Amino acid sequence: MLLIDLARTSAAVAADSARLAKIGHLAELLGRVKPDEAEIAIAYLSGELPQRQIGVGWASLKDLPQPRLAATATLHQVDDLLSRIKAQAGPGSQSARKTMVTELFASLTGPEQTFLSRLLRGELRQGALDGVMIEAIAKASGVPSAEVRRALTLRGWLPAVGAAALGGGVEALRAFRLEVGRPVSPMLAQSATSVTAALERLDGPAAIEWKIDGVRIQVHRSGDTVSVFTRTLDDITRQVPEVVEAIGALPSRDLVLDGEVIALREDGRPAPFQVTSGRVASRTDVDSARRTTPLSMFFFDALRVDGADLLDLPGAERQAALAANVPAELVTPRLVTDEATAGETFFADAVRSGHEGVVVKSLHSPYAAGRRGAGWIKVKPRHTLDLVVLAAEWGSGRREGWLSNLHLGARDPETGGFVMLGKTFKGLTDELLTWQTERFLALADGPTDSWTVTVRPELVVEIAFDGVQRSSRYPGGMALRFARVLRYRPDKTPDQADTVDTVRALMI
DNA sequence: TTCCGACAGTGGGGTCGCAAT
DNA sequence: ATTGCGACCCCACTATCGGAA
Repeated sequence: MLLIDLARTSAAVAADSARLAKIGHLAELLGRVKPDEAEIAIAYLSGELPQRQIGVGWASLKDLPQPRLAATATLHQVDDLLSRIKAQAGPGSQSARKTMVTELFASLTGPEQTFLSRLLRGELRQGALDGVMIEAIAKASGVPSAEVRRALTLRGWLPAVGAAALGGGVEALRAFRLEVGRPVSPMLAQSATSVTAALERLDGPAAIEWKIDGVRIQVHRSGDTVSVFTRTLDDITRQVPEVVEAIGALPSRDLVLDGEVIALREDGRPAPFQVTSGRVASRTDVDSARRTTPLSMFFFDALRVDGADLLDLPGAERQAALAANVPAELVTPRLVTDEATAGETFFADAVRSGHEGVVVKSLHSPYAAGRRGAGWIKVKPRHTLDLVVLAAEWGSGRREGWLSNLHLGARDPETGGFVMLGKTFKGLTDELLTWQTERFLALADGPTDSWTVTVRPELVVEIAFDGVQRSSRYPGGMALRFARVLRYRPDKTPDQADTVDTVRALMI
């Protein structure tokens, strides 16, 4: 199969807004792909690469060569070249990559260049990724989509699952099992504004657990071999020796656990997320990193214990297996209750202890990996500030033509000016985008370039956020975490906006 | 007919390691 | 020595489609 076939299908998928039509286009292509090309086709058309990443990003794709007129590149040719690009290493590798990318693109037509460039930048923008591809695979192979999802949960890599479905149907999919040492797709959580609201949704007693502000880990143990994976199934075993040792010391020699790893301060309170993140990312001198910033771990689920797969069991039973096989100090603190007041108290305690909040979990739901099922619901406290819009950036994609991304400032009583604390594009409806674009253009004042419009600091906007972090990027030395717009405050003037001192007091 | 679950898109701040400058 | 880049860690929110109710 040729790359142009995929490029054409992708363009057709993008052109139709109806999901069923997208599924139709994708299924049609999957119907004519050869078995040995299926993984590549599924990966590309769901926005992924068989190589996962190849060290090429937007900067390497800035100026592409002239396109050719004849489309001849096959999927295998492109895939081989991407593998060779990925394999470059050491001094000179970056320019070697760039040369190879240029050569590759010089052999492609315009539509192929557009498709591959978007794919490599991780911006396919065809309105179809894994979720739609699952349905397309189901349609093309005549298999229920639930079977595809189940296999994806266990295998964690859709191209492999899709190729199996196309080649061997339901039987091939049912052959996928939880394999110790190979990560499964992690279960994710929805969110609610309060424990009370979360409990109402679950109806009946539920487990409420601390939400630890660290890095998600999935730990596999088979005999003496321990492997640790992140939420995106990256292998970080070498970076977290504490986890390897702790798991290696347990009596059970066959385990798959789900949990969180975090750096705690000496007083036992959590270090800022930045500290944990930096520690987990450290690869070159793990020993010294470990001495200065030791990691602790909290497990909250057991997917396999001593030969028994637990994914399909109710939450309460998996929890019992966890408690029976992992010492209490390694288990996330939890409370089982159906009383809202008890739950809210537990939540308040978690937050007072420095944690992110809680996750409310159904006692009945299976480990529904990869789907944001209603089984887990996270609850976090929300801070708000009234800040001033300093500038706005033009949006892209469906936000093209709208001023989208806001620069936010807090009032500085010392100077009478404003100190930028970060940006946000979240929480804006199309109506609000239209309104603010018009308003900002009327307020435009100061340096303006092709993507930023500076405005007179006159608009006050109420911003929700999760916390204040240390920042080397912004002049105040702090930045908001997960900032989003709640509403504009036309009733407020900039001199009534919150001050940098208020923000500083919130920094941990 | 209305409601709501699932998905994709649109970007946010931070860190590390490496190659280039 | 510093900077730019890629890859990841954490993520919230709205619009939309289409099946469920």
